[in-house]
Amino acid sequence: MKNNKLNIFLVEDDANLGTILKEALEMSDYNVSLYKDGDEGWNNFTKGTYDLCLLDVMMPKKDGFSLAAEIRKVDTAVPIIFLTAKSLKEDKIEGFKVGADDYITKPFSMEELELRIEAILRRTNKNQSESNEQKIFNIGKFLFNYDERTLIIDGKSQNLTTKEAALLRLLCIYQNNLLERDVALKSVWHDDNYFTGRSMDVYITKLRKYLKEDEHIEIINVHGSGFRLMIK
Amino acid sequence: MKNNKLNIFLVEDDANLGTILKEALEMSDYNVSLYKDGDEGWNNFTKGTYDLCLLDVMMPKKDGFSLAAEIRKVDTAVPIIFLTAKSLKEDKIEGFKVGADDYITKPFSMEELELRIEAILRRTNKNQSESNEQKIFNIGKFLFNYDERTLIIDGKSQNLTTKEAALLRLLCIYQNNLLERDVALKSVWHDDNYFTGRSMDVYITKLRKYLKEDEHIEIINVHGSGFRLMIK
DNA sequence: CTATTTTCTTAAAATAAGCTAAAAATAGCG
DNA sequence: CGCTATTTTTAGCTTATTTTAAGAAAATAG
Repeated sequence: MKNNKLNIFLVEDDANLGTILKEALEMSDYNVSLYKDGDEGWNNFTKGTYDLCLLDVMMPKKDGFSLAAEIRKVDTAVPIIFLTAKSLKEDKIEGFKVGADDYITKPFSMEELELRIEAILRRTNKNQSESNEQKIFNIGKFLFNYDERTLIIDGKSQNLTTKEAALLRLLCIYQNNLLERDVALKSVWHDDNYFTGRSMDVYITKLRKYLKEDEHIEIINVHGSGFRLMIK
Repeated sequence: MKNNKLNIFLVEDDANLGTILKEALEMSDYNVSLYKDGDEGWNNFTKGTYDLCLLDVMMPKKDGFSLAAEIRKVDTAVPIIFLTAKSLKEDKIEGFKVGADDYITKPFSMEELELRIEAILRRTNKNQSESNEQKIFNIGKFLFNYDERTLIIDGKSQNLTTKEAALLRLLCIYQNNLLERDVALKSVWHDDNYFTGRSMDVYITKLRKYLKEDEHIEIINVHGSGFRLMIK
């Protein structure tokens, strides 16, 4: 769970299928946590953080729809794909109503499943690899140019240092969303220990000082997790 | 194209199916631009801005895959769904490779198509109407802004901490209904044990203190089950 | 009615973050 | 090289947030 692979939450009661899916997805460089029924799944869901859920519909103890409903109560965002033997219209509709992102009918090819997974992850920004090359950001009244390390407001230009710019760029990419401490530390400082953490706090203070010229912008701390650049 | 409806780019060579789809989607409050083949579609794509593409695969002049490839050259982001008569594995794979978001095989039910469209648009933040992602709540005399973590009454603004805001948001979503202890614990604390339970009790006390400025609001305990935010 | 469990409240402890200033490291230049 | 200006890190003190503890009150089961 510690590397930068994406985490898949898989719940499948057929042990054979479950194992094969897990192995195949791991071959494709995902982390997979496999649980054997809805109850076991629900008891473990919140213990980790997942980028995508793959739920069998027909399961003992708690079926896939009920499990999805429970998951949606505590996480409205995580993508959910249902696996099912039936291709009944009513079933599919039930699945989407409960907040599914996709629905795949057995038998399916592994390739199709992986393509559907990719198609969804492509949309959820989890796929950091692409699109993160933005150089110029509009933040409220500011214009921030990462390459030139300038922060311009009302014609006044403020030069930023390397670290200030790198941190601000990250905050911009995660705009209105949580930028986790360890993500920022690893990205900007390539290290994550107590002292680099304190150093980052100092930089947050500096950025706040620059940004307070626009009262609609705020760097909010999420205790124990990280920071959010809020643009109201 | 003038209102705030979402725009769908539909290319379908079967005139009957095309018209029915267009009408059905318009009934569901989408704007639909229908073109009868790949060439006509491609000539018109850049003339408008679309929130989603619905492309038939088998078409004269220019098939759906080629059209999608052309579209992807100028717009890497717009969601694409393919419509096809075949359910061949190779076809599906080709579709996803070319950057599809989904793939639906004829015959399909209109309901399923619309659900798949919604599932994709839900991810692209195009549709605002998601009750579970509500950010601003009216609680009696209070205005609670979850994003800004403020609770405002009579012009007085009280800042909330991350956990206070997260718990209050949940109570608001379940307003007048039971918010179960384990749901709250898993959602806010991502864990459910004796101590996080005690911690939540402390937060309930804090929220009660804030909310008592309006005597019509009350957080009621349901012994052994959870809490209810009552608005009289 | 009594024993047990659950909840409420306050206070203390622990951890995390904010801010400022000074020290240390680094880069640029004569 | 050695000096200076800039950037980054470290240190120390303050404040904020969250968790733990502990005793009293309320609810429930038997």
